[in-house]
Amino acid sequence: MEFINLSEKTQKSITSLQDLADLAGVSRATASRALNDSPLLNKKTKERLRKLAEKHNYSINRRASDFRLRRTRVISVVFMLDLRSDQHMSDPFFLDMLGSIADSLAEHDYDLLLTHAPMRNVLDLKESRVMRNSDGVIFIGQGEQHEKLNELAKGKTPIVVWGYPIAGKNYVVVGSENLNGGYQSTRHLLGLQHRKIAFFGNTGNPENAARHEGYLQALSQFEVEADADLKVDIPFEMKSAREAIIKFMASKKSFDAVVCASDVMALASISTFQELGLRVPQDVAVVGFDDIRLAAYSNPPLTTVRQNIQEAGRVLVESVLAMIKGEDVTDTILPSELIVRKSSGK
Amino acid sequence: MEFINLSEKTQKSITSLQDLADLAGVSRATASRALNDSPLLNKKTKERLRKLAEKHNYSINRRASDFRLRRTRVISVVFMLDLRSDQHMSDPFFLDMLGSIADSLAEHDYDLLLTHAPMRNVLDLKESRVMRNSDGVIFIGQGEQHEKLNELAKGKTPIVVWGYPIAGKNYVVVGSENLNGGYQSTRHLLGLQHRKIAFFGNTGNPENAARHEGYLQALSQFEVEADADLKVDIPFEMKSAREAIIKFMASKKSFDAVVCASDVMALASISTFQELGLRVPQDVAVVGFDDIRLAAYSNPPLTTVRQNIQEAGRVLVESVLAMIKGEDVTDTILPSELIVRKSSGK
DNA sequence: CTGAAAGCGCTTACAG
DNA sequence: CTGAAAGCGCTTACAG
Repeated sequence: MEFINLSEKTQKSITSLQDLADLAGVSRATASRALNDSPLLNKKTKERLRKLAEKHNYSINRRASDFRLRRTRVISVVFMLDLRSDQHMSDPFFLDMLGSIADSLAEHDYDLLLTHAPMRNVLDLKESRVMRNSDGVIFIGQGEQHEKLNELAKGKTPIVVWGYPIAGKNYVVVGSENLNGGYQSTRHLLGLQHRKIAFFGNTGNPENAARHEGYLQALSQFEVEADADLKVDIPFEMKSAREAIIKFMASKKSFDAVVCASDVMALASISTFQELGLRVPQDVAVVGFDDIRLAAYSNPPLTTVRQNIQEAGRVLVESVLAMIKGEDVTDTILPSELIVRKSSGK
Repeated sequence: MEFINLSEKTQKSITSLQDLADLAGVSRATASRALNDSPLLNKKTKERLRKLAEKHNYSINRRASDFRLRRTRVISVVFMLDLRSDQHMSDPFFLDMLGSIADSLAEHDYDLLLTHAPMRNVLDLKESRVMRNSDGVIFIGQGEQHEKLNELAKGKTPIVVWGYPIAGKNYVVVGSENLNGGYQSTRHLLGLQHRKIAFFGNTGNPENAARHEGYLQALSQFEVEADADLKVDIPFEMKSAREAIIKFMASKKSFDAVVCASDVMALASISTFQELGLRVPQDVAVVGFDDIRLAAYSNPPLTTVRQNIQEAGRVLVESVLAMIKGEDVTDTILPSELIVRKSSGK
């Protein structure tokens, strides 16, 4: 013998506006207006429908709504991992940036679509899902693809780029004070009496180029002649960085300090120097760039230029969203700040 | 006088199946079947429509298609950053995991929706966009929310969890050999004649608990009695870890080696020990867990237990996708491997 | 093999 | 203030 629980059978759950409208004895249109808080609607009707929706744990199907309104509520985030500079996404700087962007997007009720692929050519994205299925795109880094970003920016999908405001660009940029950062750290080393200061980094990357420019300005201010042999093309990624550093060391070029284009590079440098028997900072002073969380806990703790990543993520998000709304958006350059720890000496 | 370029005006672009169908003189249904490679359709018609679509740079609107088919082609990834263990998303382990998941999803043409919020209670996700707007969810870590994950798993949205296969769970787990990892690293230290080995980590987290269990097994195998004072509750996050370590050191408890629950924790330990005048490995040997990229470049380089993150991401993705297809999916435990470097001694 | 028609779950201009 | 109707861009059971 079986008991059939009829009440359960008949208690169908509300899965669409139509269900809700039926239950309330109104039209779909009215239900829609109620949940969207339309000013057209009578307060009482509105309240009644909202209570009913809440009671049945119903909320508007966002995808249907977005589809109808021809928007996606999705922002793509693209990491420009170009193969030459070889900066890996596992660089903690990227994760912090991603976390910060994710937080800001969540606040605005947007989704984050993560695209993580080595980009030989960003123009490949032109007709891709990244551009077509998101309302806007945030690029992290320009790599060496400035021209192509310019081309991409001509499309209808707004793009914002974390990087350096290259002359002639027609996309919106958010970035740090790179030149000033390079200047501050170099001046700090000069103030500590270092004169043979190397620059580690690939200046094909516009941000690095600006950091290098700051380095040159500080040198010239102290009337130290820049030595071309001390400008060393070191990739971002640890393993390749290590190889490049060893190769440089083999040249027996004398130097007493290094300005690095990133913290990860600085950590790789310190580790490589120590392995080769050099003490940091006594034999070589090292300064990084980024101030990743780990920087304070390396051995020795890293002197570096702090980028305000929290603020960066917030501004990147607010910039794309403003562009989506059709507002005029200008570049933002965030202040960077020298953080002195032990790797640069006393 | 104005010239109006009529040809430009009339050359309207193809933005929907209807446009394509009109142009080809067939029905929308046929166009749909052609681009979806339906076996129903005549090869010639199919070929003709595909060429036409390609010529006009048209491809099916994925969102409309997904909407119609009531699927999202989105997998959510949720980081279980619970407040107690305080593991920050900037832990490089997480980013590597995320990158690996992103790669695998991309291969399967799925989107990754990133959710990054401290989770007091995963049940809050139950009716949220995370569950409703994705075809499946990957949780990274269980935190201390095993029961709640069990509850969540009852819903219609498939979930897969990176963590430890707790008895009585009814969700699918992918994880590393945690017990064996803890066992290997402890046995390694015991083999180096260490006898006062501390365990750093919060064992409220099931993975840590398993690592700790492996630690206990190794001790007992060497007939070393476990000292409760050497089981130290250290959080994952660097700054709080440092504070907890300093507090532990203040207790003046004697120890000669440490097994840490993560590499970041191990790096924080090394840095704190050195600051307090202890040498690693001479005064204290240190072993980590994860083998993040940085581990090989710390000073000294870190002995650690490697988790196969690439494989982990792949299996996590394949497991959710299989569940979405309705297949039966079982747990996967990936091998972990001790990597000996200098932080543990010779 | 191909098409007409219904419908996924919404929103909004239009009419009343 | 509310509703009937059209339509966002697709897919597929049904009919031919």
